[in-house]
Amino acid sequence: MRKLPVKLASQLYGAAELIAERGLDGTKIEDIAEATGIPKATLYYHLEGKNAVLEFLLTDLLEMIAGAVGIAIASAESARTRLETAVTAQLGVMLEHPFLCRALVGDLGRATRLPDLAVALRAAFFEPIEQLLTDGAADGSLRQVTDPSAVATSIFGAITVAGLSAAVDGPLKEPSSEAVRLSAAISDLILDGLAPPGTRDALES
Amino acid sequence: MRKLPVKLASQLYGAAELIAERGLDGTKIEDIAEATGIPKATLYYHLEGKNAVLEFLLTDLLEMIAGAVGIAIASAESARTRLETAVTAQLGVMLEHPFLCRALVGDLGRATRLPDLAVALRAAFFEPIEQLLTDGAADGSLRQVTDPSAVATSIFGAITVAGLSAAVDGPLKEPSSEAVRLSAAISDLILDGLAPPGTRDALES
DNA sequence: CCTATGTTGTACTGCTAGTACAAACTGTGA
DNA sequence: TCACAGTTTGTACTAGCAGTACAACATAGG
Repeated sequence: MRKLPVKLASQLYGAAELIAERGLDGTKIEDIAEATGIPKATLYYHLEGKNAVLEFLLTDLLEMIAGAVGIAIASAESARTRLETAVTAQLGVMLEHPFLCRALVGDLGRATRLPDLAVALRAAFFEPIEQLLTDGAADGSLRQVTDPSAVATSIFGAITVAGLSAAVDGPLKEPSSEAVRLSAAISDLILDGLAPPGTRDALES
Repeated sequence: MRKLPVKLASQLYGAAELIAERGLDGTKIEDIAEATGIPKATLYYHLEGKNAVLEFLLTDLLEMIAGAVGIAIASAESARTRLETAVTAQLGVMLEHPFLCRALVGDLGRATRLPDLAVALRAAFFEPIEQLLTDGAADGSLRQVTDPSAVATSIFGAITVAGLSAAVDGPLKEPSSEAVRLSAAISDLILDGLAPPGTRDALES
């Protein structure tokens, strides 16, 4: 199944919108064949089934995200700055590929049951954030938090849901500027919080 | 389909774990029949199919969450305090029902394609938060943000993903104390942010 | 021109959701 | 006790789709 010929791979993207719209179950293999122009027999020659189609598409998306985020966090800036850059990078890729995102949400359950994908998902989304949190505590550009893992999960959720929801609401005309707008809002939230200036406190009693 | 007899309704919960584990597609109606003790013919007498089983379970979960959150935000406290209470309430219900949560993630796509559920989902999760943001800006207990809708989506994402991820990681022995712990971490994040004290600034140039 | 590998149409199998229906059971009201 | 409505359940059936089998054909490298 690895080493899918490039031509087929690119045709396969034609199935993303279909899957995004109806879910994988609502999509017949025959529909995918028709939408991509790849005959059913050929699909089965290269792929192991419907799930493999989804897996191929999502692996790709996750690799794009992991790649973009990877570049963003590799700079020499402070962790705080890198966090902001990473947020923008992740949202950028997501908004650039709304159909893939919608397919991902729609079949999240299946995705998390595909072992390779679950790993890719963690690597693309969660781990970079966790790393930045650690770095930030070390270089002083981010506050030390009580429960870094819970906070990383929440940040991951904030970014991802915002991106997903933007993707679901409809493909944008200007994905990259929208990504900048959205990520500004998110960075604003996760860096400065919602408490009015001057009221900061330790929440624990 | 409305007015499912109470006895059947309670038996139906026996299917939640199954669906959480394998997804709705991986679960045969016969499996549900066996797990719940409700014969297939009876299931079809009351429900319109597999989707209706999921819809029933999730509607219930969403109503529980909407109810708990509704109570939390109805108090006379400041919006900020109510936000913290609401976070705890939502997480409390989610952690109390890990299988339902897992079923929800797993079949999120299907869920959002069930019109009633999509509405319930918004009402349970998103709208209360948006409301609190407005209230907080009015009563001065929360900062006015540039893009309230994006921020509400992000907060919703932060809470929900944290809860979902806790539910997926495994049922807890002590759901309610875990909910308190988690919601403290989230409130800490969304109220005070990650910037170290004294470095707050407007992010926009 | 021979062989590997890929491509595709066609026909088939097997599984499962959903349906049909008849027989039995339950409670209610007269 | 009976009649009736609603419910319960087993059994048998239909239909649709994923996945398989396979043969004919294409293509390219040596």
